[in-house]
Amino acid sequence: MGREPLSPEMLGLVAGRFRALAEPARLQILQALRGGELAVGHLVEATGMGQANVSKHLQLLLTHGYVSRRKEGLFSYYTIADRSVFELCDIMCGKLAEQTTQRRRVLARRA
Amino acid sequence: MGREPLSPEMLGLVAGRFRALAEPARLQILQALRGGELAVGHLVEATGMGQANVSKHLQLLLTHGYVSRRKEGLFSYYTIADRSVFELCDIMCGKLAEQTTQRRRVLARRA
DNA sequence: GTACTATATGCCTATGCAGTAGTATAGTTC
DNA sequence: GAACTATACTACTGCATAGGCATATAGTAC
Repeated sequence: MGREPLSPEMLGLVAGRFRALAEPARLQILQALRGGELAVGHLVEATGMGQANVSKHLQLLLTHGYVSRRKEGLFSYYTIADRSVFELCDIMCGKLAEQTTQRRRVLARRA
Repeated sequence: MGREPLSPEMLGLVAGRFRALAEPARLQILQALRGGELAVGHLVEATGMGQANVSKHLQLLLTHGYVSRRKEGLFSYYTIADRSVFELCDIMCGKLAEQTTQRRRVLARRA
């Protein structure tokens, strides 16, 4: 969010990108792809989700540019196209850790 | 997202934090608060949303630790408690800008 | 006390979307 | 060609939640 206010249109786009990451299933897929490209079938195995479900999540991640697709014969191989997602997740995890320790401190104080 | 896979519980928490930012209305509120603390009434004015709606969004942002609240008499003043949201938004905006220029390039190539 | 104001909460409806099942498409093998 | 496989698409169900209205709560002024 830059210094000057974002246009309503821009706010919608940014919110949309956040929404794409607002699902454990999709984060799980991105995490699985961290090691390198995988076909849909591998992701189904890795996540334990249904094939249609995985395919839909991949479609969404694709349209938002988080992953890219390479078709080879019967298989579709997906790769992370935007490594900055990991940066985003790291920031989130950092804040979560902060909050957790803070809560512990509060609880400890009350005890 | 660290090197080692996150637990399912952690994925849920991270997703929850992303979800809190996955709404234009909430991004608008955060943007309005960028200049400093504001009472609910001011945010209602600034955003043009209903009071109840603003209040509910603030509640969510509060529970996720993005804002903090200071009560003074009849008023509740809200402030950004986690400046990293702006960092997150900047990353998003950067990627959006990248994608836009890429799309323009593709369109130009086709023309 | 009453009247008023600022914020929070509960109820409601509509919308969006995750997940599932079934089907369609496209490539491979024989 | 037929049979099979991997992926994508369609239709549906159920749940979460945004937004609006009305009301509750809490503080102020008189």
